[in-house]
Amino acid sequence: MFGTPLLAFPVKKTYPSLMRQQPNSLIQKSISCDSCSLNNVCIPNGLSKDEIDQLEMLVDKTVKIKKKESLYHSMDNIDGIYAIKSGAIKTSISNADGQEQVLEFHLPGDLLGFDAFNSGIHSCDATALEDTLLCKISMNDFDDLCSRLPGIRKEMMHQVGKEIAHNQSLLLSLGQQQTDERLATFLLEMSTHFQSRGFSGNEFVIPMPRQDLSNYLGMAVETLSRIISRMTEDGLINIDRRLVSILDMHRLEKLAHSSCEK
Amino acid sequence: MFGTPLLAFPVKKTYPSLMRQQPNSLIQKSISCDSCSLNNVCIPNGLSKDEIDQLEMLVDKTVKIKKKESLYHSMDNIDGIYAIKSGAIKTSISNADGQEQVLEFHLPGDLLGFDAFNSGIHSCDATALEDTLLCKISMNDFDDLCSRLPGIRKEMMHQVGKEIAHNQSLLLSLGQQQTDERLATFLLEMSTHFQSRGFSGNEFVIPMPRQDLSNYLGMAVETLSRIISRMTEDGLINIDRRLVSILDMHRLEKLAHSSCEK
DNA sequence: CGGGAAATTGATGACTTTCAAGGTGTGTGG
DNA sequence: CCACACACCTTGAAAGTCATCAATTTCCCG
Repeated sequence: MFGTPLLAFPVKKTYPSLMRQQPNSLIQKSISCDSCSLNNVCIPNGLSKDEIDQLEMLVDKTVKIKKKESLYHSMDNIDGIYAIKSGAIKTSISNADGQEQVLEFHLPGDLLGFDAFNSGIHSCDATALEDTLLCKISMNDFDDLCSRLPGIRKEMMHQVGKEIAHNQSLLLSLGQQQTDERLATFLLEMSTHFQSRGFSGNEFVIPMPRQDLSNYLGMAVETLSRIISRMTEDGLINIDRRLVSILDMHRLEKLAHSSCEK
Repeated sequence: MFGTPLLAFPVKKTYPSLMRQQPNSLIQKSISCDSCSLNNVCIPNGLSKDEIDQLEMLVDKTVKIKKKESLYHSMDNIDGIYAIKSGAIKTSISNADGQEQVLEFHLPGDLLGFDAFNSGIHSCDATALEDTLLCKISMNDFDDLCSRLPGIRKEMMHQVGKEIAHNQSLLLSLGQQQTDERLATFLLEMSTHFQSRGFSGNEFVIPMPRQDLSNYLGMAVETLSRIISRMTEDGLINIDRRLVSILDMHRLEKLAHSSCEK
């Protein structure tokens, strides 16, 4: 299937802790959905054994794209629904002038493609932040499953709802928070995300470069860099390249909620 | 049914043009969906005569809320789907500290309540900007219709998709545009909205106070006020209270797209 | 008609961006 | 395996944008 599976988060000697934090058990050759370590966050979540079997027959587990390549573009017809096995993908939109806004970062276990669920046409671009492996189910098959399996239909609704909720909270952040509060909010979200998947919520690796993160947070790269430096000086966090360590969760939460006297 | 129907946009002698721009034909006593002037933007859009009849039997056309009252709150169980006959409603979310972000302004013909479509629980607050009349269909009945009439199901998907698209474009605006560009973008959206409903795209009344608009656009009220003054001086627009006149559509579009040398 | 909310305007300062330069790490090719 | 080029990140200085505080005006509602 895959030649040599590419690592989601390259484990190097400079990041000794990663081996523990994000084991590459995520990145295996085409194992069955039933035994995939991500099945509790992926489509199979909540499905019966029988339903999973029906799903699995239709899944193409060999999709891969390289860093900086696109999975799909805005205005493309929807090809299928994807699940990320390893790697990371950003979705973004652009206006007529080419200004880009990153909408969301998708990590292993996340589903992708629901931005086209209603019209059949994608509303955003999906670009790989690193070499990425995915599972795919064609739109036809997915439609078919939806009509036959209520569990799948429900899961689709759930995914769309998640996307709406995410956009809403990002709007709140961009519209009402200061730059440092936005970063704090983002870090806490990432922390929660990793923790909910069994990893450390205090130390994790983020897959995106400063450029993409600053865009997502609606600020200049330099501003992001300065905030990181300041928060590091203040002992709130430590960020070495992509490795984030949260040193004072409590103060970070206060900052994210933004009102409390800082 | 309704005592004296409340006017969506009070027509006063200070706004002589409104009578032409936004006739109160929108605001009638319980007429049938079939003959409602909003049926081409409301649920009936695209439904067969028979389907509309089935729908109509289930619609409560007597819902009204007063200015500043809430239709529903975040965390409420969904009660039903609403269509605005007259008036205006804002949806917003708040964080733990009570900071609010306005997400969208809903005008006559718009549907409301889809923020709860997946979980059955509302993710945002819906508050009337003025006295508002609505049609309502209970969630049970709506579910039932969805299962029986594919047209309704499709319409629901369409509505949810619209909401996602709206949030995405607002994110782009908040994340990447300057304050004046954001206002220009908003005005153009309103212009398009009114034009698509048969009203003037150059002169229209917006239903929200400066406070809500500035919040929506992620800026201080004073900033909004200053931008309005500057754009008025520059001859781009004229805004008298809630009455917006677009004087130079072309330059406004250039501003909204934000790159072109201004 | 009066009280109060809503909107505007000015002055000031904080925050953020921009432009510029320098540093650090990575990947590739010799 | 090393060196170099390049991309990524950080830092500084200056300028610009926007928020805040305060005062005033306008308008709306009772």
